[in-house]
Amino acid sequence: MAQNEQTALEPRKTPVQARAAVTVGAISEATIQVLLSHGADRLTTTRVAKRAGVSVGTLYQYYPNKQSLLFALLEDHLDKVSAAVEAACERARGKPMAEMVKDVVEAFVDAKMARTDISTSLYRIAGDVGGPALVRQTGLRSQKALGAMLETAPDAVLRQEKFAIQMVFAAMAGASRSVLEAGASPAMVRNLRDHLVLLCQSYMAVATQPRRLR
Amino acid sequence: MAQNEQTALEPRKTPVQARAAVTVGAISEATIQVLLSHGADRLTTTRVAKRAGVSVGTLYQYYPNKQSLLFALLEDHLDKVSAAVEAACERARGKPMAEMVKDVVEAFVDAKMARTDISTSLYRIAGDVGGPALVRQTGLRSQKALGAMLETAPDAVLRQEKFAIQMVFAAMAGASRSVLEAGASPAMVRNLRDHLVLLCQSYMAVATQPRRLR
Amino acid sequence: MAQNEQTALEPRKTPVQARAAVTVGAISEATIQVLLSHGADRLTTTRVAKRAGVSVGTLYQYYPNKQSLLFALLEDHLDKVSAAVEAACERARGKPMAEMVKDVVEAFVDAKMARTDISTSLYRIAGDVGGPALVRQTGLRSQKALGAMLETAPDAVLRQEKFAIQMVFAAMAGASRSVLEAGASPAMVRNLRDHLVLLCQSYMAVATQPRRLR
Amino acid sequence: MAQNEQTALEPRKTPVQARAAVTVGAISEATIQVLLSHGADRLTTTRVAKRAGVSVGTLYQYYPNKQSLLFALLEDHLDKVSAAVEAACERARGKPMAEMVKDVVEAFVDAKMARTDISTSLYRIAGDVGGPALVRQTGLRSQKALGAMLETAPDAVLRQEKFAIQMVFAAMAGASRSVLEAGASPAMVRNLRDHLVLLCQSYMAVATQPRRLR
DNA sequence: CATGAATGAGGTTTCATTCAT
DNA sequence: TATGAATGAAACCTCATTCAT
Repeated sequence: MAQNEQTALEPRKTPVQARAAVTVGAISEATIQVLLSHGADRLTTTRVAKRAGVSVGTLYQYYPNKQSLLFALLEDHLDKVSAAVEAACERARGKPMAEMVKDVVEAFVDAKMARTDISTSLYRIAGDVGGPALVRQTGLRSQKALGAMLETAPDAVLRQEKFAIQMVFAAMAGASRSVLEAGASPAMVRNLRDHLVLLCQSYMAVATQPRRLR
Repeated sequence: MAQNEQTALEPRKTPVQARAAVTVGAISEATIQVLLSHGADRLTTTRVAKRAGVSVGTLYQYYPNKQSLLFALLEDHLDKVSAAVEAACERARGKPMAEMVKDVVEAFVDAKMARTDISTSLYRIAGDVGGPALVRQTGLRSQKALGAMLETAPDAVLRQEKFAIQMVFAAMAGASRSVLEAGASPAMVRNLRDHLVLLCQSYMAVATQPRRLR
Repeated sequence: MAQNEQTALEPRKTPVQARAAVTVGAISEATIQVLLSHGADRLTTTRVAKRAGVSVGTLYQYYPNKQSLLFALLEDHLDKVSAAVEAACERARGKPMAEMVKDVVEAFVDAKMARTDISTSLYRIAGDVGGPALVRQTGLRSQKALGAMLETAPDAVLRQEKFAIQMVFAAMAGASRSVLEAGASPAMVRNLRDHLVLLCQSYMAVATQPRRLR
Repeated sequence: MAQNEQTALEPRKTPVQARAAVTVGAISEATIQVLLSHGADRLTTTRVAKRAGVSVGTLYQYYPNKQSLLFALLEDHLDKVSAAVEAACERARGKPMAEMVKDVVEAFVDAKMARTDISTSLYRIAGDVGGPALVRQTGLRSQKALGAMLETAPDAVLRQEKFAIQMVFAAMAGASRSVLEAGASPAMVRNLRDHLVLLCQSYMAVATQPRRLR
């Protein structure tokens, strides 16, 4: 059952032909636009298909059902953000704590704000069944990477590691959401980037203790 | 138009007879339960009515439509939290910055976590039309109170006040949400309370400068 | 069954007390207003009651159901018009044909236009089940009176009497309706009165033959 | 606003495939049958769909709402009658007044009585919102054609032209309605045809004056 | 008698999904 | 493969009517 549900949310086929890739892209893009212009509960498969310039039938060639369409969108976005965080963590290994934090926070904000329309529209559906679970799961991926990176900090060690990391991550996500839902003008985004670095750095500073030399 | 929309979300009548007050309470409670057990998109007015032990017709005596039912719930919750924050701000006037922050953060967490079931269920609907707007609007109410309180801090003054406050508030909201969606065990809630105080205090410390004596 | 239906459309009680008469009057008046302002299918018993300043329960004290309320209104109006026609017929007995027609047509128009709001609003419900039947039935009453009067005309005798009378009556009704639905300004009503006399007189002239003296 | 209302009553899509055209026809026919057998207020979209042998969903593919379904029927019928009158007016140009009137009246009656079931059933809905307006508007179209034709009469000229024409048209409509609601047997229809000609001719005779030669 | 809260059958409409063309 | 007409379950909401207070 759980297996079935999972399978039911996977895209039906991988687009091998060029035309198919274009179609899938158009459908994704159309979904976002409909989400933004009509809202989650007035998003219909027919409307998405029309916006994408294809027929409903075609949409169902690529997605087994409506849920999977939305799910794919959410998953794709979360994946991108998570990947950006992981990459930043990889690159920052061994740096001093403050720098680590700066790099990761900036990577997060940049990834999240790359397409504010997508980020904003996805909040409309993230409350659905399966949404929170996926968000949490992908969040854990990032938090794991954060943890691994922080282990390599030469100057400090985290107390209550797991929870502190959850706090940092939640603060980043919460602040970004707040800015996005307030309109996310470029100026606000710049401000967010800077203040979030400050916020995380200062919290990290009080949540760590100096690493004792061996 | 905006006026109409607003009106359409207002409760339809205020219960005058004792019987009616009981009914309204039962409907609210049933809504939360259905939200938790079935999710937002499987919440139907019929199901809510049945759970509340009344007929659909009765539900529609008090709420002009489904939206207004959910809206009322959200509004009530946000109001309570906002009121708690405002009260804390009032009480903390004139205290040192760190104490202020502690009081307010704890008031926020306590109000938000008073009924974790309600808080959690409301995330399911906050993405709907009107939801984000209400959340933002009520958030601004709290932020205003925060600002007024911080003006009275004897030891420090905030730089970039508006934005810093928005950050603090967003961090509180984001962290609480994260904990709620992860299950919100009593232990986690305690942790959240403590760490959120730390996080906000440390951020405030770097976002302020000493108040210059006259 | 037919008996039951009939009974079900009769007002429930005759108002003997003064207060009751006032209430019934208010309900009737409210019905007309709601009919005019909201249309037939948005006329609800609750709305009528509210407009009348009483509760639904009270409305149901005087009318067993919604149909009977509308029916009573229609019946009352048709009765008045019919009575006016009958009275005119009575008074015109023995007059020359042209005068007869003039008197009756004017009586009809005056009765029909006494309250244009009522007349207009009733077209909204006359299409309902039972409506056409009542209209036809009351029409026949008038036509009977017309026939009896015309028998006494000293100067002419009608050929194909029944049908000719039906034609005259239908023309009166049709023309009045047309004017009412076009707004029924006082000027139009005056015009209607005059032209309808002409129309009926001229038709009567060609539909009759001189009465042969014995 | 008026534009919106108008649009809301327009059919939703034009059938392109052959199958679709059949479907639309079946729905129209079913509507008439339900109107006749159940009456206007027991006409439900489900019932119509079932009678037409399609699903409700299909009905809503072609009509955006119930009103538009009824409206389309009414419009179609009125259009046909109006077109018949206009054509007759065109053909009768230049003929003597009495012949003109005869031709037009007969054209009107023939068109109106071509399908007595449709004509009768439509009285059930003509009282609805939009109905009277459409009736009046289409009536004006016919009256315009009548006016243009009468200008070409070689033997007579109309006094108070506009109103006289309205009277004639209202008489035709009223008499036809009367006959239809009384059952409209073929014999009655024949009688109506003849008497309506007489009635209109005689009225025209008194409402005109001889055309003065130049 | 009056009130108005409660009822619930039933109507309208939507929309995810299928399948013949 | 693409299309879009057809489906019908299921949601929302109304409103005539009843009955305890």
